[in-house]
Amino acid sequence: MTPKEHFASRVLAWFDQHGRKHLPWQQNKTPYRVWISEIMLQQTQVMTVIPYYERFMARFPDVFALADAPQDDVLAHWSGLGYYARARNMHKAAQVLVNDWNGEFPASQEGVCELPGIGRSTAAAILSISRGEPLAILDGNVKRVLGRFHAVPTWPGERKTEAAMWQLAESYTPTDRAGDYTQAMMDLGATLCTRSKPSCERCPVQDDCDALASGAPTDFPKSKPKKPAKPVRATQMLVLLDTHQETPQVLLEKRPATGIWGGLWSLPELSLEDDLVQLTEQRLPVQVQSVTSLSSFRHTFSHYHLDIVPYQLDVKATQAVSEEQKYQWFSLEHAYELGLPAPVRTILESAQGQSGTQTLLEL
DNA sequence: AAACCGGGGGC
DNA sequence: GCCCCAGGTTT
Repeated sequence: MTPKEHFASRVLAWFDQHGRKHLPWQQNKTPYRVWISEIMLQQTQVMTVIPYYERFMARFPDVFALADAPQDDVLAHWSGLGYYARARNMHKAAQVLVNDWNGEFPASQEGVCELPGIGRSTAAAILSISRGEPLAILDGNVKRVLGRFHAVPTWPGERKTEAAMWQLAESYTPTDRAGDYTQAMMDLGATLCTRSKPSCERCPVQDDCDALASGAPTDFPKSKPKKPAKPVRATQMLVLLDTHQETPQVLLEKRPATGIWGGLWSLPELSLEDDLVQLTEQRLPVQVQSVTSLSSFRHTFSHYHLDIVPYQLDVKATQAVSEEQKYQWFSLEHAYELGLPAPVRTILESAQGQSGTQTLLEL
């Protein structure tokens, strides 16, 4: 037996003895049923998925039922699983399958990969499990199992590493029982070769696992290199509310086209050490009448944390805003229809309710 | 607080 | 074509 056959046969023997074989999607393994299960399992653990899967299959028993359904109905059956873009992609894919493929999954992996929400690994899972095609998958479980078995010394998120792991995954995928092998690898990763506390003593390939031999199996796969800790910045954000109009108006500031929140309408800001009332009246055409503190919170960007200290200032506008229109008054209703940074939206909502706030001074 | 995770999509 | 992010949950 070649080393490749040796690996697969041990994994398959383990699966025959210990693997899960009675999950709902392991009965009547049509491409459709396998597909739905794979998408659900990408985001959620087996035990949580089961009731969702049962309800989904009862309502959308085949690709035609799914394609015909209103999107709202599909999303309602997804409700609670999160990641709604995946449900929308799935719905779209069902319509492509019905319209372009007569309701059948394409025969080739490339064809299946064309469908929205299905990439190389998911396509391989569908075709191997439902049709026995000898295609390799590379999901998180397989990355962990193979990354440990070969003590892969680099992070799988690197292109080169991922390419190498695809090679490994292909090299071990057997031509016989490819579907069982796919399920076996996922099961092995989910139940024995877990991220923390793997049960190496029960593993069918422990004898030549390089990570186990190293004495520190959980050192593999190598984790994502830690980026330097995110710096923390802080800002005051001002909700300037002119209540002397028919409807209350809020002053927004157009952000520069490039950079953070490029081109979006945001709130005027001050540095933490700036004097709130003094600098507001100095820089903006308003007379401040009262100040209310809103709840502070942290917003995190990819590169830094921003601690936001928001205030609501009830003001009287003293003159029209400048012609460059960097600043503009909007009714709250109109403001919500603009492109607003998420934290700004949050602040405007809290300003409306003023829950958990405290009026600091009246002028 | 950070890792996770396959695919989408931005650059 | 390469890199990074979205989106909730787990560790």
